[in-house]
Amino acid sequence: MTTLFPAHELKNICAGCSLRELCLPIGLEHDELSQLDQIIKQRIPVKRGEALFRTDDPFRSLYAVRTGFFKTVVLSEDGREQVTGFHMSGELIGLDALGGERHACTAIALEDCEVCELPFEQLESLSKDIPALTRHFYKLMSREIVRDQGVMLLLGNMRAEERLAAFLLNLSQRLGARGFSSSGFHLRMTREEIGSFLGMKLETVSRTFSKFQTDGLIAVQGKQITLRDLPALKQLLSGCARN
Amino acid sequence: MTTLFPAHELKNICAGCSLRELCLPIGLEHDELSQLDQIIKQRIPVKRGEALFRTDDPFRSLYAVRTGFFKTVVLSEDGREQVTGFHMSGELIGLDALGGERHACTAIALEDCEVCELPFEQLESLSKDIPALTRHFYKLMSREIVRDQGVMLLLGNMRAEERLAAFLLNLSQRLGARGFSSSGFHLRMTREEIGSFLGMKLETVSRTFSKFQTDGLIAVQGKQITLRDLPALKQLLSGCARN
DNA sequence: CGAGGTCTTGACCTCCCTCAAGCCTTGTGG
DNA sequence: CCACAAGGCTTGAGGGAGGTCAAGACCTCG
Repeated sequence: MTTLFPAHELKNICAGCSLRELCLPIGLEHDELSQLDQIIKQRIPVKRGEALFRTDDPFRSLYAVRTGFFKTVVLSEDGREQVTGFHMSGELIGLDALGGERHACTAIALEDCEVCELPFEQLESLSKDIPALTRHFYKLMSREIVRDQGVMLLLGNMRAEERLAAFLLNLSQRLGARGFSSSGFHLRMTREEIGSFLGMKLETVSRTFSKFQTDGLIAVQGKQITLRDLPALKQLLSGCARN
Repeated sequence: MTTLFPAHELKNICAGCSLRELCLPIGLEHDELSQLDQIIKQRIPVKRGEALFRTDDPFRSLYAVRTGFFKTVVLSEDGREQVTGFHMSGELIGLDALGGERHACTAIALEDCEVCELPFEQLESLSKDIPALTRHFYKLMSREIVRDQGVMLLLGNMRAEERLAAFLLNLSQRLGARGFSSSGFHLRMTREEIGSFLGMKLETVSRTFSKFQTDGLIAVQGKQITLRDLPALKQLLSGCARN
């Protein structure tokens, strides 16, 4: 098997990565990017069902999803799990442990994935040369906090149909931003995982999908979803408080 | 009116502040602390009902609660509010905007308060001299993310009694850590605000308080709460999944 | 091709929301 | 300092959204 590219080309990952705009949306000079390249371990494969890390694992690295789809879950004391998020290409996983000693959630691959590993210690020392990096991580973390607050609003105030509509629209928007179709997509997670994330039972998820289909809002074929009436879905959200 | 202390004494706030262990639990040298003192505006009063900042206000500073009690809220599109947290002395508010341009929530004083203001730009430049500061903010933010994930678990998995028990135990623990009584305290927030935070209606909050009282778990007199049976309250949480 | 996981649908039930009425607390102005 | 208003709290009755249990269909992957 011959190598098509010389090693130094293969090594230059961030500069050539189409996801750079998502991972590192900061104006880095070319030599700064290659500094980053030096410390990032690229394209680590993670098989479907495998954990990227688990709760209480020592925190060493952040991970950028390159291809594939992850869920993060936290476990309650009695062992039940709450899905806290779904993560697709260009998104960083592990921010909940940044600066701490141990991971606070478990990240599981929902399909065969590739990730880039960003070792935190090296990132931290690189931050001395590239101040924008620190600012960038502040921004990523605050965005994560805001996202979580949005989920709290969803869980605290919305009814089942509104939750599922919000979920579908969010997926659609994120897929669209990555150049995929925003109106038709394949769900990587089960009804149970959707339900766990949205605070409802899998039967309710299934029923609500069916109702949306009956109402002509979407088409459902197992995990294949087609959004048929975006305005109506968005409409569902405008009155998103329970009272 | 005479000044009891010379100005340079008054200025030395962090070093003499009893909350330092909570705000800045990092081993800072004395001269580092006085560098911090230079940039921190101390003891800003905020009257009950007033906003420390509002959603979309430009982000300039973090705030450390010195005395008093705050709530943070986010507003849904149609104007209903979700309480995302309650904040007491020694806790930092504004992390959801750190690194960003604008605040993502509104912080309201639930009683007359005093806060210390930490201007972000000056904090950032100070971080070049004190590397531990950056690490500290990473830690604070990741802790906030973990806290939010805990709330997601609560909202997604728990029933009314479990939510309220979790809420009371959390308050108790935080008050205890500050040297206040952990078994008897005065609620600063209304039933409606508790309900908003916990994803239930104020009537359900009230009913659940009454039930806890009937069961001998707590004593309720308006906003005055006494925890009477801590083990039983904790017991409620051990089976904290709905299924 | 068969087994196990996943999904759908139905029937029933429960928890919590809704609406309503009245009481209590707090703050303000006379 | 008292009276009253307005907000906050409690409690009851009734109903509905979604949970629970169950049965069967449908994938999908070894």
